[in-house]
Amino acid sequence: MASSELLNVHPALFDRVRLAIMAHLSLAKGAVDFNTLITELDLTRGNLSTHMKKLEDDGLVHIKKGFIGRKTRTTYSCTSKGKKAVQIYLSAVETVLRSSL
Amino acid sequence: MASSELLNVHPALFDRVRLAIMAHLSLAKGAVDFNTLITELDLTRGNLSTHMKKLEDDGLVHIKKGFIGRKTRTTYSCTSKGKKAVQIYLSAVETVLRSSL
DNA sequence: CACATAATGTTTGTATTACAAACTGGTTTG
DNA sequence: CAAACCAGTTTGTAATACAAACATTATGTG
Repeated sequence: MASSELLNVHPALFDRVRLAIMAHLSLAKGAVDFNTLITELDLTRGNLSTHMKKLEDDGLVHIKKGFIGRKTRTTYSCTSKGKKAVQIYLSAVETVLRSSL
Repeated sequence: MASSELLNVHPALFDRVRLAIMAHLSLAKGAVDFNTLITELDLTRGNLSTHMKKLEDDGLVHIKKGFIGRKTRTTYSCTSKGKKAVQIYLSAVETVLRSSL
């Protein structure tokens, strides 16, 4: 059955915010930093922090902590596993829903 | 920003099971009954019941209770609002993710 | 008829979790 | 040096996905 395709999708992507994050990171050329994501996606720091932790635990993003001057700076990038997950998500959704137009 | 498109998507669709349900109902010609959904989507009765209640509360599906012989029979169909929600979901996901290939 | 078994949903209890408020550790400014 | 600020993290809470238990009616079976 077609809808079983959805079972192949990484569970972490079934969340509005995390999907938006992954989309943003997929689109970006390089890494994206914490504050950029906050402002672009209109999130609180706490919310973003926990989502990123989950995404990192699942291996979908890579967190890099560095310094700009003497201030800390955390940036995130999409892992290859993350990119793959996004592609699987998209194709699953399309095959499941496309035919229902 | 592109990812804000996701904000237009009905929140109820950001759940694996409910998305599968809506996909199934969108695809179906007519109405689909309780047990069909159970077996096709591999759900428990309790789980399906609560999801359907939520989808009905949100006006995405229509519940019809009738009889087959003397047994009760509940069938579900996708409302026009539901169909629209599915379309919005699909197009939002595509515009957000398509460019990131 | 009486009593078990089954079929069809619903209500409930629980474990997970998305979110923001409060907190932490460091930096800059007055 | 204190006060405000910046960059995240931890924690408390409210929402919720799920299955187990329950309710109701139907169908066998002695």
